[in-house]
Amino acid sequence: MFGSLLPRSFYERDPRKVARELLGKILLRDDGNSILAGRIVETEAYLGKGDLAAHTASGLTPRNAVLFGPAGHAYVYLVYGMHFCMNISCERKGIAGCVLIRALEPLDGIEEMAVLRRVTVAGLSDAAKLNLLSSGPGRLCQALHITRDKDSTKDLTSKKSDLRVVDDGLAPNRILTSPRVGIKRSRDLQLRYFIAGNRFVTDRKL
DNA sequence: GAGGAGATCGTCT
DNA sequence: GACGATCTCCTCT
Repeated sequence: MFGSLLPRSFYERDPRKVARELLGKILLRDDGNSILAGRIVETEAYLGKGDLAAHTASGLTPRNAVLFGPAGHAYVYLVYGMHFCMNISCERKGIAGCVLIRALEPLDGIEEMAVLRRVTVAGLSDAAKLNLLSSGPGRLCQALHITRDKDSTKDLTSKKSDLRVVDDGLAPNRILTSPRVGIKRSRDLQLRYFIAGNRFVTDRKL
């Protein structure tokens, strides 16, 4: 109903290409009872080689093993002890690389997202409320109920998966790049991608 | 609107 | 034992 499922071959490429082309695609949580969906408007690429900010910079560990496995799998981890971040593994098996999903434009299941996010309505405009739902890696995980225990290592290219990425054919008009947000190492790399002018892109000083 | 502080825990050194 | 790919709340302007 939202479009065609992205195949594994889509992810078996350089994370920079995948990050750019994921913009405009739809991240879907479909557990059979309800559907939560958002359009991807902001991503970051993390490379296998020469990228000190990547979790794989110091090699294979039990935590990051999924990033060395087949492409198209979810890598969910906890940051700052309280927020989850969701990545999708890229490249072929044995080569590390991933794309971090940083922001979504809410499309469907908005009321349930608001409940999951515990967005309080008092004193906020509808536009402001929507913005609080899924603008930011921690926020979108909460809005789509993505957790490490439940979703990490999940295959996003499987029709049976309750977490998938689909393509409805809508391509973004203009894509911009910038340095990535919140990292100290490899800051010089322009690996953040976002849809120009989209109001759900996280608004941070860079 | 901007800026600072605190929350909180898995992972690696 | 230190620290991090963040968010929220509070204060000040």
